[in-house]
Amino acid sequence: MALEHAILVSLAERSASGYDLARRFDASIGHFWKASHQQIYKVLGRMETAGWVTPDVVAQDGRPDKKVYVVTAAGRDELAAWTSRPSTVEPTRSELAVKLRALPFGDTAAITDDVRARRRAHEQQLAYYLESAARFYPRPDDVTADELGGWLVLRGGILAEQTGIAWCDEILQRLVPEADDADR
Amino acid sequence: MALEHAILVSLAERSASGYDLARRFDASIGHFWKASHQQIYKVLGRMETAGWVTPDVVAQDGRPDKKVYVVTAAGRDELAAWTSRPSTVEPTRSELAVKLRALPFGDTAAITDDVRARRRAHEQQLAYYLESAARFYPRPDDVTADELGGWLVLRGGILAEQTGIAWCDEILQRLVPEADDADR
DNA sequence: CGAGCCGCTGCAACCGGTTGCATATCGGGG
DNA sequence: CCCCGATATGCAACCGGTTGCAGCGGCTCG
Repeated sequence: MALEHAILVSLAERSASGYDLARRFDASIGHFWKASHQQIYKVLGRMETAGWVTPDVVAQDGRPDKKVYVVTAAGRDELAAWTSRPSTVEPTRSELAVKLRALPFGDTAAITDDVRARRRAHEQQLAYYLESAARFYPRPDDVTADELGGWLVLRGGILAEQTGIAWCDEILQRLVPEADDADR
Repeated sequence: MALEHAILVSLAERSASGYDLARRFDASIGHFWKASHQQIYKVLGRMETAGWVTPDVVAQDGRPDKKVYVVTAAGRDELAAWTSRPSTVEPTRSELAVKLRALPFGDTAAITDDVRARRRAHEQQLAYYLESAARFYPRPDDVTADELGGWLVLRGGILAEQTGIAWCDEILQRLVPEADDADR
């Protein structure tokens, strides 16, 4: 129920085509709300019908035409109204948690490898976030009102990845107690 | 693709009816993998067809009959095989993150209230987890092999809730800088 | 005595999202 | 020369999950 609003936010920041949005979702907002390009096109269609956005067909030479979507007044109203509605806490879904409960019935070595892989993934993501933070918000205390949201979202990502790593470390300490940190 | 395995784990720990499973999901595993009773019944049907579980109809007096599902050998094989397959990292979905990006287009006061509500929810969940930890794992260093998974999952929950609270606090510090902690 | 909840199972409709495929043009590399 | 990748949009089938509803016996509370 919220992809509409994620797209609305993204378009409110800057008008874009479905293709642009898909790439933007790959790069920034998408870290906190994934969407495939098919889904984006589908939702854009619905949003156009609802009158939240209007397409602006732009001809390009050497490239296919594109439909640049612009947020309408009704779209901005909806966006503001949405921010005023309380959000529902999204249910956590951790396949790793289920796997941990499956320890007595499965392959401990394989699960350990899985935890290591997850730890690496968390570390990569954390590195990416930290780099983004350094690049876009070099002085966090001085962020403008417009930047504040992006900064806070990034902080959330950083905290979450750090926690993910910490959890993996706790798990690995129990599953391979003899290993030192370098081994993990 | 993993509710099957969550149910398999739960049934491997102890055979149960669909109704029992639904309540169990409300209480423990469900904190990390939600499922409604309708979904559970549907999946149990599929699992029975696949031969992973077999129903054992138990007549009860004063209550409707119940179908107690028991994991078959094939079910245990599948469970073990699943633990050996690498897990896919579930995409994060944070409506709050989207809302933070919507700050320039929305109602800051309403968003602030939302963050406060989330903080309370995280605190409640944390309190619940801490209580569970104290009750079921009073001596974490002495957990048995069978208990280890449950303990580690609980640790993950505790870490996640603490992080959620920390994030909310960072956000509130920026949104209501003049407020002290008691006010939040 | 009736209302309403608890235990217990299930169907049907819908809906958001994924997977796979189609199409068209342009430029670059094997 | 042909294939591939980038740009750009979109349909169709499927699938997991939610919402809403239904049935039925027994218990308790007013």
